Amino acid sequence: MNNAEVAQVFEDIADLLEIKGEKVFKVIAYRRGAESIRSQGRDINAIWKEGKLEDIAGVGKAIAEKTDELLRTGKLEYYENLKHEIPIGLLDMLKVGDVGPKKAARFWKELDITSVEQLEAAAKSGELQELSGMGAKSEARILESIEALKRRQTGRMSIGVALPIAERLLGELRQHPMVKAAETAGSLRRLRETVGDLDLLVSTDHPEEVMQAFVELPIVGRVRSKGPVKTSVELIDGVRVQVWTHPSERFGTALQYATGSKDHNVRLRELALSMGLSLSDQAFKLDDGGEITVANEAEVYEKLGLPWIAPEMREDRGEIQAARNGDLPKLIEVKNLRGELHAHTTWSDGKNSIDEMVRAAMKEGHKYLAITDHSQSLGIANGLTVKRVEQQRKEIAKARKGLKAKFALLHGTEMEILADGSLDYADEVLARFDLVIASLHTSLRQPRKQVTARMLNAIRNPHVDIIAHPSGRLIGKREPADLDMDQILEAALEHGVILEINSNPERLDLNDIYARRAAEMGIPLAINTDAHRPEHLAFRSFGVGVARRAWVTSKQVVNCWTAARMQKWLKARG
DNA sequence: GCCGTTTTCGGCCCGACTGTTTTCAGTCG
Repeated sequence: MNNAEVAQVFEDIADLLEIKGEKVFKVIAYRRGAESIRSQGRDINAIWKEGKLEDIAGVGKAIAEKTDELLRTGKLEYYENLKHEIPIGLLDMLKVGDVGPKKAARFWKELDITSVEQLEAAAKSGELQELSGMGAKSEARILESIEALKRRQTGRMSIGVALPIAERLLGELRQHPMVKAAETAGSLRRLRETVGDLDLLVSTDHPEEVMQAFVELPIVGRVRSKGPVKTSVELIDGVRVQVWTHPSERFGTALQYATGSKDHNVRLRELALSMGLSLSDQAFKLDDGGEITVANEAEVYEKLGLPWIAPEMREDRGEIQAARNGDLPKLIEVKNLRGELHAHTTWSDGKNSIDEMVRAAMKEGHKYLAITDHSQSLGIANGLTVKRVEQQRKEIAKARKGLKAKFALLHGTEMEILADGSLDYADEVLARFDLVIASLHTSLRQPRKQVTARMLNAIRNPHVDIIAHPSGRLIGKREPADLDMDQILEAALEHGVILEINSNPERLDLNDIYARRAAEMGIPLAINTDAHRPEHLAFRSFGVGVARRAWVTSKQVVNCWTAARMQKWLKARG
């Protein structure tokens, strides 16, 4: 079992215990343990073999023992017993809005409902409102929520989809005369790879008017709840949006609160309490009943004796401790990037010519660009035969002549790692490229040993400079290859191979967890867009988001090097 | 169930909105 699978078991246990009515802190402990296991940059199996399970934050004796049983036998008796006791279909019911553990338990015990389908039927027949405490409105809300759940399908959307929608809504809000400021919050502001709902925060002294104007926007489909402080809607395409209002003098605590993550906020409040302060979205409350309002988010941290912590780091992954110790890294920024090392043209499956991509890269502010079209085996993408590589080399040489001295154009390739582990070009062909990227596009579902061996073979080839989108995942569409990442990272470090953070919001690969581990190990990283057209070059902000979530500084990213340093490094590698 | 710059026991973050139960529980974030 991998980290995600183990984490899922503990998340299910948390849900089941909650339905059972178990103490809430026990439930929270399982959730925290699950999240912690999920966000380890290392294979849980490796940690287990070293006997270091209890070193994981949030994993104590009980969860360690259960993890041990899971990894040893593939099963967990405690979990099986729970599932025997409580129908597993109730977990799906928790995904329905307005249905939590208490209601799910009652529907099951009092009406024998154990699935979303049965819940829908009961709501339609008016059965639900016969329960005490349930009325016609509650029943109608549940029906609406089931409909919404069907529309939503996957539940979370890519940050690449979410951010443009949020920007559009912010634009609308900022046009309102009574709005002083409007910002993103929640996982959107933390630049998580996927976003469940959009959290927006508005500074205003006229909350009722602003909320009214917001729910009247044509893009809003359904109002889930509406108050002056908090309003929750669903857009016509099913995207859920939550808007909070606060007066400007409380905007600092409000923005901090709404940005989360929940776990980060819990830690921060614990720290506040230890200093005799109670922190909420409203203010710091003092023991004597007084309060301190904060307009600026940085001041919230300042009051707690901390430097401001970038939103991307607020995941309770050690950032508060680092802040206390003065060890926060100076995170990379988009403006630190000097070049793009992964781009396609019409020579393979790109949509634009070499010249057009060069102009686009210059416009983006880059000082260098590597053209890295696909290799011969990727027929579907019009991969280049050795003969066409030579033709392309001539065109690139020609393009260089038209360039100002300040811009470097590199001739690279994105070479296939074939299903049998061999590489798509012979070494003497690879030697003539300025830059060689190797990547997996096919046979991603091979067993762990096989697919890992393919990748290791590529890393060990002296001509390979970068491994692109290592896992091959497409968020929400295709699972990552079952790579032994511990081995991959070790090999990359040993052979000085760069690992890519692919900035395409569908990929974001390496993800934040492995990027952090790679950076900690000292493996050089590249932030590339894999652009197939000029507009894609702007994806780099998403890649930088992943890097920032991974605590990465500009020193650890090769795209921050000057063109001269990059060329020197590549030449030295051969 | 986890954890320790108050603690190895006794805590564990805080508030808005909704529906319905005349005083609050449930859900959500």
